[in-house]
Amino acid sequence: MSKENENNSKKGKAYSPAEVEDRIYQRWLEAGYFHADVDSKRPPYSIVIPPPNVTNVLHLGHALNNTIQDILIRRFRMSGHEAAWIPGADHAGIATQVIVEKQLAREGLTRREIGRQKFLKRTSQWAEHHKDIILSQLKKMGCSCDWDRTRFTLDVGLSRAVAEVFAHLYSKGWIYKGHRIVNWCPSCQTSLSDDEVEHKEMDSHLWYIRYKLKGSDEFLTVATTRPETMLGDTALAVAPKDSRYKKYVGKTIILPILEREIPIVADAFVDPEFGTGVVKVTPAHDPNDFEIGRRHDLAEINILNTDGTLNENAGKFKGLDRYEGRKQLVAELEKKGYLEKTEKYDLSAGTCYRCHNVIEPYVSDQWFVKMEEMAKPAIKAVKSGRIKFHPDYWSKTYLHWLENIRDWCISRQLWWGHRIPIWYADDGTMFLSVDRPKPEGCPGYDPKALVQDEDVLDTWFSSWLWPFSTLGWPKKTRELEVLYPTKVLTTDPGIIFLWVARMVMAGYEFMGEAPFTDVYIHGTVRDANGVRMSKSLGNGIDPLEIIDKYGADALRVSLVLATPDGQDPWISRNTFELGRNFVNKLHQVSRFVMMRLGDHKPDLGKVDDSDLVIFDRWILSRLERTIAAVDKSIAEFRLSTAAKTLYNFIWNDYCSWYVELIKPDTPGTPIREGSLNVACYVLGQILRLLHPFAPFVTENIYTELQQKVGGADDTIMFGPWPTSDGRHINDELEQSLEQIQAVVTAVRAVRAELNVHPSKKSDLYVRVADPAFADLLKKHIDYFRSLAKVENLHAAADIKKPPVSASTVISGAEIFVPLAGLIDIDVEKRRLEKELDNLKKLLEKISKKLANPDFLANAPEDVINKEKAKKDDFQERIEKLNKNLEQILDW
RNA sequence: GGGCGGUUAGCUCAGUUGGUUAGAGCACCUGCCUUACACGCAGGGGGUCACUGGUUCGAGUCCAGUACCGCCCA
Repeated sequence: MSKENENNSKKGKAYSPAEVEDRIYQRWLEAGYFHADVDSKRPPYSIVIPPPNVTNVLHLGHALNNTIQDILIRRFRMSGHEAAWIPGADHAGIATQVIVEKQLAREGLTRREIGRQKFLKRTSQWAEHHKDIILSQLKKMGCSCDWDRTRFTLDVGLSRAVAEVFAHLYSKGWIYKGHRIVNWCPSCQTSLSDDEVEHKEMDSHLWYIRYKLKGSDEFLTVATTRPETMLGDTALAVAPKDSRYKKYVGKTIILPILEREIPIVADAFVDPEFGTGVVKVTPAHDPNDFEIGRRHDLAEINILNTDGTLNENAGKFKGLDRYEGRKQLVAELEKKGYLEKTEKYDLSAGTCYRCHNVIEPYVSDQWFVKMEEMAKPAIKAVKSGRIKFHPDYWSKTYLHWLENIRDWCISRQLWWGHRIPIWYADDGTMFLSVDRPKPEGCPGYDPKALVQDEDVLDTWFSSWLWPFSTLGWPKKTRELEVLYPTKVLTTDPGIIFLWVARMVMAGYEFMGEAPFTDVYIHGTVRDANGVRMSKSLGNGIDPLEIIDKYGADALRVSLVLATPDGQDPWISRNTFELGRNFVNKLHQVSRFVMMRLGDHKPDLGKVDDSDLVIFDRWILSRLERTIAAVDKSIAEFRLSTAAKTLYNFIWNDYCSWYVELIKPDTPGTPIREGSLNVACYVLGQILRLLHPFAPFVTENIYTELQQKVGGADDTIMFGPWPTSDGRHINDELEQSLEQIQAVVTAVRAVRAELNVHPSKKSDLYVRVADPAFADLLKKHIDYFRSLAKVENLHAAADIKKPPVSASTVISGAEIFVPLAGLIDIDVEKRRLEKELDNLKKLLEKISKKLANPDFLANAPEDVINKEKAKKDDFQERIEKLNKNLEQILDW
């Protein structure tokens, strides 16, 4: 063990969160403090958690997201609100099913082999297990969720809500079944909505393929990014006004390789500027071609199986994967002389947001929701300010999406999810019913012969109902009555469309009211190089590892401090030292205050104003400013700013100045009682203000402090949240303190630069013109004696500089520290000259400004006066420094 | 192609209606285990505020344009 470590361990009294956090959380749970009473008289403050996906384990994004929610919930719980934070998870249809299917594959099974029933049972067990894991991780973080109200999107009640919503929209004609081109993920083997497709730039090629004109030796050349789709071509198209190709319209082309005869059509969609001006038309595999196909009555030839392999329409390429098929097809085209050339091309391709494979446009029968009408109130809500985004600029993203909304594809070719409540008869007639319809539900048909739609609904089709389905809808519950609408939805920008906008639409459509009043969009967690943390990149940091190492409070505080308001945080492992150090600092100062308390039992609820010295009144003034600033920041959803305000107040004002100022000069002497009362009172307020951010350490200290002072509270959780009436705010007092601090700092700087050992005391001579300043120093010397290592203080207007003393000049005062034998003339000279240089530059700048007649004519009077005073101050300091310099040269 | 955000110290960021010598944390340098805290204390060095132009007595802050980075949409 090194010397240093040995010393550390000897003194080692660092806070150890592991010993307290689990114990405290358990106590909170047992006391039922997180449970909201819907019959309470307190005003409600409710939040629904954006349901984490069951396939996830907690990552730093969740940690940030849930820390923010817990801060808000705890802060309002403390100010007398009935706080209800509804937790839960969503069933993540695609992701979960893919995981369980992979498990089956390892056992040599497929879901079709084991059947729907067994598959669902197995998936359900897996999901339950993982849901418990992720929710228990939230508990580790200290989240004060109302666990009695935990919900899951596949719960009976929430499933009922989904069915009810489907029925409602179906009856209104807003849900319909259509034969359309959709986004198809060949790997997940399901359709996706447009919002589940992520566009990625990738290096690709443009292949120029020659198509032979029937009965001629002429060729038309087509540029394509997906050559394999030519197997499904049913036409070529040109722009109607393109003079180059006009003569070919109506003629016939022989499709290379398959030798199919296809027409040449004219369609306004074709951009004559792109490629050669001739495009191939593949109605079954391209959304634009699909439209062209409809306009020209072209056949749709599907060349793909659902898994992305080529089907029987691909001729000899049947059975090949789409990319292998492409490769072989291009080789054959080349061999036969159909490939004119290949160019490099940057392609923007749609990929699946779950598996990141390239999606295929694919024709199939799917269910859609018409969104246009529902978008209207959602647009109005934000435009009118009924719902506010924080930061506000996200409202543009939200509005742009809603104003260009497209129909929502909600059917998924999966088993895990809410099954579509539609039943079919032999002749295709559809019946809507949650269960197999009774005979009266399908007159003229045999209910036993009806077959339910195989597909399930998009997971987001259940989570858009979350703000009210979790509260019991469609039942008319007390929860809905009291807790809806909720206050704020907290999430990442990636989810504005998938959740936020749809939740607002559902809120208006089904509840007649917005689901929340505020939307708090926080940044996305990035690593130290600014790269988004993700499982696939392996650059993530496990929050549980951080909790083990530094504690949940440190995790939370670090995340909030490191996340700039409205921006993406860049986080590395040592980011968390910031929070750990701060939590420890709080622990240490509390230990000190409680240690000095002895048998004294101050009132934590209020201060006795009758027994205060200047420093006490100063810290109370600073405290009240801090309370106001923190409250304002939280109200504006600027949590990082709120945390920084607290950090600075606690570390600088309270620990570095106030506690040091009230320490008696001699070790072991008791602290003045009035100051001890204030120290205790301020500590209590600090603990409350900080509790939402660092719940465990504050609870731990608070309960101990309560015992010490004989208080009745057994938890800090219910506040009261500190408020400020501004009674103690005092500008003059703060200025006086700043003067004292300036003197102390100046003396320390002089001593540090001369390398004076801390244990060496010295006298202090301060030459001050202002008698009030002199009085202030003389009156309070005992309080800052040890801070500045001062033995005797002399402060007056006519102080003579002691013979061998270091000097420094601050605003309004000259400071002399007699340090015979310790002063190096060169060092001292350099110090003074440097300061002199600095002041001369400032003086020059300000003199120029004041010499400018335009400035004097246009600037407000107070600004001019301030500048004049500054100039005088600079001048005065320069003169003094010059004199001191001259004297040094005499030594 | 359209929209949004960013560019301030080596790094991550503050800087709220234009007006004290542009700040903090980390990192760095010096000294110190001083009555809670070495996860600490004290002191110090470090910035042409991306670039160009404009408005103004005065611009990190407002306006226009440019460049680069990131995100979203097409």
